[in-house]
This record gives sequence, C-alpha cells and structure tokens, in this order.
Amino acid sequence: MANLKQLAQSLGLSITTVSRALDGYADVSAVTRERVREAADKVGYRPNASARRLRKQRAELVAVTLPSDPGHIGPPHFLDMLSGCAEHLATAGLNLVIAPVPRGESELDICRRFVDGRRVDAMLLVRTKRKDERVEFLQSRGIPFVTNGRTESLMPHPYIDGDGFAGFRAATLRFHAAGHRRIGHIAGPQEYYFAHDRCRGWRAAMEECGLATDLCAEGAPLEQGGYLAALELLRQPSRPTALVCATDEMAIGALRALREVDGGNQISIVGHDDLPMGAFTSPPLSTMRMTGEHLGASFASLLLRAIGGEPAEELQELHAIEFVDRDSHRRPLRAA
Amino acid sequence: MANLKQLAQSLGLSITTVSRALDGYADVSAVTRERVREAADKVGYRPNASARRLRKQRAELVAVTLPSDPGHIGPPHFLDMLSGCAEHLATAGLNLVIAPVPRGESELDICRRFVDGRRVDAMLLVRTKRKDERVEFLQSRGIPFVTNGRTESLMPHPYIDGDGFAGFRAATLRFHAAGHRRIGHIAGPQEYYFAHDRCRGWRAAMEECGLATDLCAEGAPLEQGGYLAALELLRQPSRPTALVCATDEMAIGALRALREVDGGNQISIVGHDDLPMGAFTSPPLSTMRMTGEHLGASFASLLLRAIGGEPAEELQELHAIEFVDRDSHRRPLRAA
DNA sequence: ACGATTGTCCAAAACGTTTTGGGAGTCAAG
DNA sequence: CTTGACTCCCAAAACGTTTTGGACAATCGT
Repeated sequence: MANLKQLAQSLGLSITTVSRALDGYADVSAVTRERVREAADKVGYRPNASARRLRKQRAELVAVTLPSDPGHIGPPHFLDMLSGCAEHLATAGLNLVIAPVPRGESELDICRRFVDGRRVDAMLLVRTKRKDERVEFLQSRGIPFVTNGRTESLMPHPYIDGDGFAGFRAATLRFHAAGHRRIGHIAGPQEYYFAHDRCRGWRAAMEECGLATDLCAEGAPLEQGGYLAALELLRQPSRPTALVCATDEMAIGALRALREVDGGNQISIVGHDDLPMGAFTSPPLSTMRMTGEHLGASFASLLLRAIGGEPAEELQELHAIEFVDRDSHRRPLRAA
Repeated sequence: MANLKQLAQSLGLSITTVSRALDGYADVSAVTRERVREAADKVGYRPNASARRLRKQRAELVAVTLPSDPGHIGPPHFLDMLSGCAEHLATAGLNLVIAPVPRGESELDICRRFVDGRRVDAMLLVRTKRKDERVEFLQSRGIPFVTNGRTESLMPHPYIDGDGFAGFRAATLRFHAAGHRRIGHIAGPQEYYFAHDRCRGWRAAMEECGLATDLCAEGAPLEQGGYLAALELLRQPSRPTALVCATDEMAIGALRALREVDGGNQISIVGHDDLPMGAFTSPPLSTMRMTGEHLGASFASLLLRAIGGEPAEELQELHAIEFVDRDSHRRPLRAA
C-alpha cells in the first residue's frame, strides 16, 4: 500500500535514509534505524519487487522447464523436489516459476524467452538429452543453470544425476549371479542421457559376463512403450528370463505384456524410479532409485552457487543408485 | 543484450517510436514499423521484463501456494494441472510461480509476502479450509484469486470444485441399493471444505435411507490416517459392510486394515481422487473423480477473468463427480 | 488562402527502488 | 583557527520500459 516516498515523507526523512535504514546500513544512526523499522512494520511496508528488480538488474526468479512430451513429467516425487527447491530458493529471495512447453514451441524457445527477456537469473533443466540444445544455448548466453541429468556437452556444466550406468550394471550382474543368462533390457529413447546411460550399464554387465547383448528393445518411456518393447523381446526365439527396464513406467507396461504370454509370470523384472504404484503391482515391482535426501534443496543450492559464480566443475553431483527390493526381480528361474 | 535505447539509436529513431512500433500502434507508419521490427528481430531484442513490470504496474506473475502439511500435495495429476494452468497463463504473458510453505511460516505469511510486495497479479489457492484465512486476507486486499475448493466465506469468490456432497451421497446410495445397511465413512479432517462436504454427502444419504450415522471415523488424509480410521470402525460391535472413504490414499490405508482383520476382504470400499495407484491395489480400488478436462486451463481462464475484473459470482465452477468402477466396491455382501 | 484534420514522430515524465557521491555538523588533534 | 576524521543524512542519477501530451508537416475542406 505504501511506497518508500510516502514512508519517508511521514517520517520526515529522505527516501535514501529510509531505504538504507531498512537495509541495515551502518550509515544511519541506530535510533533512526529503529524508528524507521517500526514505522515500516506498522504500515506493513514491503519494497516493490519490480522496482527493486529493475534497479538491481536481477529478476529474482529461476525458471524450470516442464517437458510436455512424452510421458508426463518425471516421477511423482518431481513435484516434491520442485517444492523443496523453491522453498530453499525462497530463503535467498528467489522464486521458482514453472515453464511448461506449449505444443508448437520447443524447450529452446522457452529458454530464449526467459533468458533474453531477462526474466530469470538462472534456469533448471530436466530430462537432458545427450546432445542438448538448451544446454548449448544457456552456455552461449552465460546464464547460470543446473540440469537434472548429465549431457555429452564438451563444456562442463552443473548437474545432479544418478549413476545409471553403475546402477544398471549392478542390477544386471545381480541377475547374472542369480543364475540368469538371458537378461533383456527395455530401453528408453537413446537420445536421452539417462536412457543411454542405463542401457550402457546393462550392456557393460552383459559383456563382462560374456553374454550376447541382442536382447534389447527400445520404446517410449511410458507404460505403452514398455509393453510393446516387452512383447518384442518375448517374440524372440530365445526368450529372456529377466528384464531390466529403464523406468518403472516401462516396467509396469512390461508386466502387462508378461501377463499376456504364458509363462510370463516366471520372468524376473526390475525398473527404476521407485514409483509409489510399484508397491501395488503384482508382483510388487522391484526397482531402483537415486540416493540422496532433499534433492530439491541440493538443486537450489547448486543454482545459488552457480549464480554466485562458482565454476561448473565444482557443481556436479553424481548420486549412487540403490536397489529397492520388492518381489518382481526374483521369480523362480526355470531350468533352461 | 540490446535495450530500447540502443535499438533506437541504431535506427536513428526515438525510443518512443521504437517502443510503439514494436507494440503495433497505428501511430507509426507501416514502413517504419516494419523497419523497426526487422532490426529488433535481427538483434533479438526482447523488452526487459522488470522494466515493463515496473512501468505497467503489473507483476506478470501468478503464485500458487503449495501446502506442505499433511499428505504431500493433492492428487498426482496436480502437477499436470499446474502445468496446464501455467501454459494457458503464458499465452496471456503471465508466469506461474510455485510458493511452497516453509515450516514455521503459515500460508497466510506467504500470501502476505507475495501480495504486499506486489510480486503477483493474482493467486491460486489449493486445499481450502471451510474458514480460510488466506481467502479472507486476499479479499480484504482486493487481489484477484481463484481457489481449488470452496469455502464457507460469506463473500463469494472464484473457485473450481467438485461436488463432493452429490458424489458421496450417490456413492452411498449405490451401496444402499446393493443391499448394504451398515455403510461407514472414513472422513478427512473436517476443517477442510472437501472433507466436510464429502462427509455431509454420506450423512445425507444415510439419513435419507433411515440409517444411523455413527459409523464415521476421522483421520489425517493419508494412508496411515485411513488405516487407523478403518481399524476404529472395524472395532465397532456392528461392523460396516461397506466403506466410503474421503480420499484414495485413505482408502488404500483402509484396504491395509481390512487385510489385517479376518473377513475384511468381504468389505466393499470406494475412494476418491482416482490415483493411478488405485488401479494396482488388490482388489483394484473403485474411486471417484471430478469430471472436466483441462482443469489447468480452466483455472487459468478463471484467473485471467478475475484479473480482468469479472465479478466472483460468474467465476465459480462446480463439477460433477463421476464414479470409477473398478472392483473394490462390490465385494460379495454376506448375509447379515 | 486559411483553419482543421491527419499522419508521423518525439521529449519528458513516470513507475519505485538502490546506489553514488557528496554535504552539513561535530569533535579532536595539530 | 585550521584540518581531518567521523557521523548522519540527502539530492540526484540510474535501471529500461510505457505513456502522455504535444510538435511539425502535409493534406483536406471550404
């Protein structure tokens, strides 16, 4: 309701002094400072955000782009993560705006709009591709950003990611140790880093074990994609006895496929993401998930440090992946 | 990179003319307009958002508060809804910021910060209480807002809500028609409008059928709350044969309780929200959900119209609730 | 030929802050 | 009495737009 001018007038002080008093400068006497603060409290003065932003040349905003294509938006903890991130950012005076990508526009367009319009101080990118044009753009503009997921960019950039390679390698080796020899992989679109990373992990384990790597089918990272990919693998002359799936959603699709072929309930399966749904499928879906608590806060912290100018190399977090032991990964292994 | 001044200078025009040319005023000749537009395109000029906001006295932002307490954040479609809302708002030049409530602060504090700091043009409120201090505050400030859920506020305000009363009444009558006589209700915290509304629906149906309304237990709107409430009802001397639950999450908790008492699998149950999880429980959870597509767009539209000054009475949407017929609501009815 | 109208353009003000670069006044030291 | 340091305060500039209220020619109606 009140602006600085009115507040200053009512106090018989200059705008400058009031402003500095509120900011706690030593420049203004303690008694004046207190007087100003009380008056400000009384009228409920809050600086006009737009004015401050203009003057300080900071938008006080961070944007996160929400991919619309394919498969909704990440796991359901995603909103919790965003919420945690926003909460942490708020303590530094930054707000988080969500920027969904309308159809007909690319994520790059969104970045351009936000960056060139000086609407944000930094950006949060999710669902990185191996070669990600958003990353290249932001790097060329010199805007701080953090990605959820790595890229193959030559220039390093801040990220938080799960070690999909190690996780999927370990899961595959676990199947091998349990006696499986025909271990299939249901892969996500390989242009996404996470999908490629996880596929590489499976492949590496297979090669280490001296097994063929032809039991691999790719699909959209959705229930339907997993379903179709699973059917494809089940048509092979030599069926897999275990399936390592790039995502839980795909794994759930695969479970549906398994139910439709006979003997399918004999096939072990594991997914990744730890969807709450997985606890209720039959059999309950074993899965994997990135370790680490308060991921949202981590993202926020990296963003703030990136804005603060810390070099990208120091702003990279690779988290281990842990196995969530339910039931679907240990179907009895039929004699070959 | 470029601001209006530089662009004007390079064109040999005044700032005024360039600004108006870009805004398409008839004030500037077609040829000049084109010349300006081309130059702007070439250097990738975008008006500085903070400057425009200050000058136009509009924040170009809408905030949505994300409740942290209890039970995460609404149904999982919630993020989809936000995404749709943000997308629609973006076409009007507004961005959506998410404002989680840090512990130690109330949602009212958040509203205050956003409103008094002129950070937003409007607000989106979710999880309304029957007597909601946020609503009262925003009304007193005259800030446009839309709620997800009604309140008992005397002054009307824009909202979108599902008709929980009708939905729960209908569900209860459905059980009655199927022969049930001891129909219990697992209620959410009654200070929330939705919980109270649904409870009233159940109660109304029971009274219409001439049945006692004592089979009602309240709990937190979480799995655990539903579990405990269900146990409470199962301890009654005369057990319910059917349960109408305020939310799916509570219903899933109730299912767990039913599994733990013998004969529990004979009890019919229905929830509300249509959680994806519900499709995988055993038995698959029958549920209810608000009808209507593109809810996010509806919210955005109401917000824009509220900002435009339309009276609240014309900005209220009450959606019917539809029954989602899975399996859990028709357990065989034992002879009484 | 004259005022009125129209078509282009612009200088300056305004939005509400933060920050720069001092200006008084006081006090102590020289 | 001057000088410098220190304390407390302030006027004015700056941030980059949009908008107000014309200015100046050219065209039109009579």
